[in-house]
Amino acid sequence: MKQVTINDIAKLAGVAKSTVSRYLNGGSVGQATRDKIERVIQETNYEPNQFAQSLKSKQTKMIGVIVPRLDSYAASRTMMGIDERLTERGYQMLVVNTAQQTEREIEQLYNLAKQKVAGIIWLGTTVTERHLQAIQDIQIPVLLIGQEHGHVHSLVYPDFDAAYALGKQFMDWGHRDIIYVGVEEYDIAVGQTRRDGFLRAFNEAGADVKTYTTSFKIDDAIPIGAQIGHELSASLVVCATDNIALGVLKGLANAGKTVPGDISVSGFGGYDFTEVLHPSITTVHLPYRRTGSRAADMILQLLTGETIPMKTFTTFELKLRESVDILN
Amino acid sequence: MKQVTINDIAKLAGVAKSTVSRYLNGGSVGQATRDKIERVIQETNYEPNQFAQSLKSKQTKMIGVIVPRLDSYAASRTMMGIDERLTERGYQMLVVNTAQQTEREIEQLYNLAKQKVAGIIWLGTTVTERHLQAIQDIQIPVLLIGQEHGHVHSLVYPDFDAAYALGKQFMDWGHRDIIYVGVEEYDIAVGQTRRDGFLRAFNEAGADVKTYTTSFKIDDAIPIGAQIGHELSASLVVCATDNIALGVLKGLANAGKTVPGDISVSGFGGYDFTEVLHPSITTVHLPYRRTGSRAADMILQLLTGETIPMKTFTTFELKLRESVDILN
DNA sequence: TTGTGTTGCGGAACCGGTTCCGCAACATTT
DNA sequence: AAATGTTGCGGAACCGGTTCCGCAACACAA
Repeated sequence: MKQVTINDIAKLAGVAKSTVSRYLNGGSVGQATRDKIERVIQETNYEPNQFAQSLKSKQTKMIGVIVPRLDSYAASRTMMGIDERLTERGYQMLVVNTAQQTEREIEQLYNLAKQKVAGIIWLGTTVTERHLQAIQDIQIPVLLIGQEHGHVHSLVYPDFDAAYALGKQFMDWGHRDIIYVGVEEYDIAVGQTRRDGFLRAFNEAGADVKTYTTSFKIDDAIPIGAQIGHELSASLVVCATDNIALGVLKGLANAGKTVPGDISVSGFGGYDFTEVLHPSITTVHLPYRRTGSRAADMILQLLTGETIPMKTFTTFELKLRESVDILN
Repeated sequence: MKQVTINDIAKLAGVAKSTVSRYLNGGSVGQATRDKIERVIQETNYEPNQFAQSLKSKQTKMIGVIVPRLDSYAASRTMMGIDERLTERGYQMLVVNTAQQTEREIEQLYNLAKQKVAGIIWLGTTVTERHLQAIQDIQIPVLLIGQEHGHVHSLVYPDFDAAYALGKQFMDWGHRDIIYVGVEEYDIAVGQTRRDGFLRAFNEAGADVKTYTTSFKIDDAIPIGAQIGHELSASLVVCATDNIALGVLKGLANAGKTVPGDISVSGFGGYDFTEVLHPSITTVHLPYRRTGSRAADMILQLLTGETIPMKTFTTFELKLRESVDILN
């Protein structure tokens, strides 16, 4: 099981190692030599040492992926998509987790650079000056997923449009007393853009909106659901994420209210199992996995120097289900 | 932003690069020289090139993690735990996905070896001769999570005991007509051990058991739930996983049955949100995240040559909730 | 004073590749 | 036939570290 090296190959084939290297990297090598080298490589199962390669060439076949958490539905689906495509193209995915700390995003940007990844896909929440600085410093292509910024190539979910479309649907169905349960604004896409899409739809229809703010965690939304259940001052609770919807539903159930009988609830994001719950939950499906694949494609394009648009939108799909009642 | 190298440090400090290397790796260096080198390193922000290091030392600070899927709840929670601990200890996690193909597990074992990871954590489903061969070939510590095998260090969930305990509880509650919905046997831990634990409890109480087999996917369990709903020939449906329980619940709801009014249902595995569903689902909670951390600890121990038990069990916790009725 | 250890440090080889340079052999043009 | 390109290939330097070896300086025991 000892490493076979390029020297061994050279010796066995009776050529110089530079020739072997050229053979491997597609330089000019005569047919006869080519055959000899090929045979020897076959026989010995030779595989170049990646460290030696990277040492000189200062490049790897790795794409770094920075994720805020490893156990979110969105992140893991996206990673699946990325990994699939990257593997196809002979690249590897190196996942690093930031545990939702902005500071660590920046740290990891530099860290991945140190590891000479060829490119970086970043599932971001906020883009600060220091992020931009880091991206500029490291001189490596970066693709941002889920947030947008004028200076970084980004692949974003159509949060505004999707929220607007869903909100409009609710208006068409006659809902006018709305409670919106959102998240903090530091997550631009979810905390601001998504909310603004909804509000636009609501405002256009002249609906009455009350707003709550919570975290991304199910548990934090339960008391809000309970409170809403006791007051019952709206016909529909619009939640910024499926997790929040889950929590609100629980809170409502705890308060003895039924959905959609007493009140309607909608989510956003498209957990698979929202469909199999009872009642099934109205939500917006975002194509995480496919977005991952596209991201992989795009970062590889950036590597080869192709120009791609600074900002690309993904699609969305409304999932209109049982949890929201049609009033008219 | 040019790389600072050990040569630069040596030159600036007026010493030989071997001395700098010794300084970095804790060799014998005099106090005066030590100070000089330290100052220069501070000033230049020097960071050793990892490829150059690995080239000679044939080692990295990476632990490979082989997972069957990136988007399973269990896998992502486990990865979180692994990553946390590894990061603390100055190691990095390199995740590779096998998309549930046994063949790729073996491939990845060799592949990770090629990349000179220091150790491998393997979330396995089946252990074959070829796996063992690979593990032996690569000469790298491997820790198996979730399955067991006499020849591989493993960290396993107490599937049998947990299933037995839960089954026993159901018996105590007076359930005697049981339907067990399991998965294929190729996944030893879930398909066999877990099932056997349940069956043992059921048999001891002389209960009547009918068995179905399905996949790990929610959708495949829905028709089974529907069928059960129409026949209604049991008081309790025991599912091998939470996903299956979700599907069965949907099928039952489609058939117009209520849980636990018409029939009880239990899951296994402990999705977080099983608690917030309505009804909340009785299940077994497995400590995925903590298992990940422990796995990280264990693999690091193996690296330092410590001996650890070949087989370690994790804990479990019964979550007795609304979806299973107490008959007596 | 001489002999015997230590300790600190420099020099050089080495890890396994890539790349630059130059030469020889052969083909093509003038 | 001489001049000029090509093409194929070997030699050597280089990437940035680690490690072996040996020498000099110093301390201490004999």
